[in-house]
Formats: sequence, structure tokens, C-alpha cells
Amino acid sequence: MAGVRAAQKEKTRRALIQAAMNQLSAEHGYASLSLREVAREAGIAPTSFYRHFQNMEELGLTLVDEGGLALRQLLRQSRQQIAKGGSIIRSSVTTFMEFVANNTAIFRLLLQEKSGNSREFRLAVQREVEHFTAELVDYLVDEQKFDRTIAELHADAIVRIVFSAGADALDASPAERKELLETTIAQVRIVARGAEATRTLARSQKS
Amino acid sequence: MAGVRAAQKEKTRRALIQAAMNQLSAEHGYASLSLREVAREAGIAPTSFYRHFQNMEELGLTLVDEGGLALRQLLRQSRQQIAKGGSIIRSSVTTFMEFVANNTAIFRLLLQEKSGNSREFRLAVQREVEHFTAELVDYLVDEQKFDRTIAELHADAIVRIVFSAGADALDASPAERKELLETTIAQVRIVARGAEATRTLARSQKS
DNA sequence: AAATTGCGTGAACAGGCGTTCACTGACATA
DNA sequence: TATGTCAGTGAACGCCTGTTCACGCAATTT
Repeated sequence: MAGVRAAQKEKTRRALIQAAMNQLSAEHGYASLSLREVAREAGIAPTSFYRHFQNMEELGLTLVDEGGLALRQLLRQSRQQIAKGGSIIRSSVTTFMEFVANNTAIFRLLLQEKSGNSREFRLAVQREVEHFTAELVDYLVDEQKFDRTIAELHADAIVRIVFSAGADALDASPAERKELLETTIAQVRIVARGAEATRTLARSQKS
Repeated sequence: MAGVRAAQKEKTRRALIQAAMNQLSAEHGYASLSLREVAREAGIAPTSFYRHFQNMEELGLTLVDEGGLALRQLLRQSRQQIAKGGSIIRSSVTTFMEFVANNTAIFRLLLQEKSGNSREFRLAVQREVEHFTAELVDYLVDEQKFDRTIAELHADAIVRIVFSAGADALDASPAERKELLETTIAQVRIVARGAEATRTLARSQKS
């Protein structure tokens, strides 16, 4: 009843997930990931893989899920920093970029599969990103009193810019990353100013 | 001296490129593209492949080159239409989205390899995108009299947004694409307004 | 204590892969 | 007309792949 058995199973499951993570890199993407190699790295026989996942695809979707979870944790972390005061934009973008730097493999997976081969994968990643955007929209509506229509455009634009910059950061040196960070912050500010101007415009047309 | 031989060689070379294009799809990405399958579709023996390319990688880079070239030509064409009058932003974004809709395979390749496995690929795609951005910067500086610093931020932000929207368009239905187009146009306008506001701000600080 | 469950195994399979090699035969050159 | 070039070939290679199967054996249940 101690569940020694179940614990051992979970342990090898984690080993498989970790092995897959380790094998993911810039040169060796998910598509060219083999069941046998993953099993080898996890230290089990290829056949045992099937005790835990039906497919490599199922493993992959698990990775995407875990990546999304990590991203959401990041968001929460970022919001706490905002509460302490300081520039909302700077602290959010900085946190995001730190995540990218510290979780290269998982972010690369998310990006790859965002425009990747499997429809199910793409939808899974898209869901994660939408979640991200939705929280930003709520923030803009609640805290900054934007119209929902403008806030949606605004948030979507920011997410697109920041994710795209994150992608570039993967290949960048620390110095380049620093520059990329500042550029991105400046761009997000431009969008914020543009959204503000658009709001003013809408108001003047309304009256 | 008629060059019958050279013509035939070029023809099979094109057949190989076309075959690779045909095999590229949402489900079957470049990474899982096999020399033998490409040769089969091109109607030649696997061994003959080596008469034209040293690697699959070399073929892939050719695809990226051709894709980028096509995209740039299209946009230049679009800019000529602009000269005839009409909204710069609308016509550019529309042209871009039409390209994406009509060249799904090649655009998907560009996106995949932008965050893909091979460093050389990534750099090749990055070069294409930078080329793209550079042309936009020049336009903003020459025609719209922006400072180069602001123009660079501005152009980079636009390219990030538009490419990201293009990626989403790949999976979208015609109706969704229409909506995506309008959203993107609105976002680009927001960025334009933000850049304008930023320029005004910079001027008032200077004086 | 006996019976059952289920994770991990090693052998075996058919099939795909990239790449080499010596060769053919149509075209180009002299 | 004789000679050379070179795109295309088919067989063969060693290697890696996903998946099946029956089996052992420790944890669990009865």
C-alpha cells in the first residue's frame, strides 16, 4: 500500500521527460528526437518507453504542457515585482527575457512547435500564448482603463513583439541580449504610446 | 555547344527543388525530409541527388534563399502600388498576407527554420528578415523623415508583428485570415502612432 | 501463503535511411 | 571521327529506427 511501485514508475517517467529535455538543443530539435535515444539516455530499454507514453508525440505534448506551466509561473513572478513598484514594462520584459535565458531548451521547443509539424502541438502552444495575452488584456482593462477592443490589439501586439524578441535572444550573446532587452522595452513603450494615442482619437471621434 | 546537357541538368535541379517543396507541409516539416523521398518524387535515383547538392542542408538553404527572394520581390511590387496612392500600411500588409496564403509551404519553412535546428539555417532566415527590415527602415527615413534610431525601432516592431501574424495565418480559415489582416493593420497603425508620438517627445526634449 | 498485477527486458522483425562504388551512354569537344 | 566528360544508375554497405512478443520478478492484493 506504500505505493513503492507507483513512485518508481513516476520516477522513470520523470527520467524520460528529463532525457527528452536534455536531448533538445539548437542543433537537435524535437522532430529529430528518437524513442530509442531518449530511452537510452533515461537508462531504460526502448520497449519500456511504452509503459509510460503511447507515442513520442504524447511525450512531446507533455513537454509543451510543462513549458507552459513554467511560463505561467513566470508571469506570476513578474506580477509580484510590479506590485513592489517600478516600471511595469521594464520589469515584465526583463523577467520574460530572464526566463528565456534560463530555460532555453523549453522555450525553443515552444517556438519550434508554434510553427511546427504537428497540428496538435501548434494548438497546444497557441493555447499557452493566448493565456498569456488574455492576462495582459485584463491588466490593461482593469488597471489602465482601456477599452477592451483597443486593449486586445495592444496586448496582442506586445506579446507578438516580446515572443519574437525572445526567439532572437536564444541565439544571442549576453551583450546582444542586453541590447535586445532595451530595444524590446523601447518598442513596447512605443506600442503603449500608440495605443494611448488611438484611445484619445477614438474618444474625440465619439464626442 | 547548344548546352542541351546543361539545360537538362538545370531541369532536374528544379525538379529536386520542386519535389522538396511538395513534400513540405504542415505535417511533414523540413527536418523529417529524406533524401530518398525527395529523389523519388523528383523521379531520379537517390544517388543522382549528389550530382546537384552535397547535402539535404544545401537544398534547404536553396529553398530559404528562393523563398526570401520571392517575398522581397513581392513587397517591392507592393511599394510600387503605393506610389500610385492609397494606404501604405494596408497595401503592404495585404500583400504580405496574400503571399503567406499563396506560398504556405515556403513561408512555413522560413518560420520553422527561424527557430529551427541548424544554426546556418537560422542565420540564413535571419538575414532575409533583416534585409526586409532594412528596406522598411530606409523607407521610414527617406519618405517619412524619421530619425534613424526611431525608424529602426519602428521597423523592427512592425516586422515582428507582421511575421508573427503571418505565422498564425498559416493555420487560419479564410474568415480568420480576414480578421487577422484587419487586426494586423490596426496594430501596425498603433505602432506608427506610437513612433510619431515618440518622435514628438524626442523633439520637445531636445529643445 | 498464494495469486495477481505490471514495470522492465532482450531478442527479433521489417523497413527506412545516407552514402560508396564502378558502371553506362548520351552529349561535348577537338 | 575519335576522345573525354559527366548526369544518371543499381547494387550493396552498415546503421538506426519503431514496434511485437513472451518472459522474469518484485510489489501488491486476496
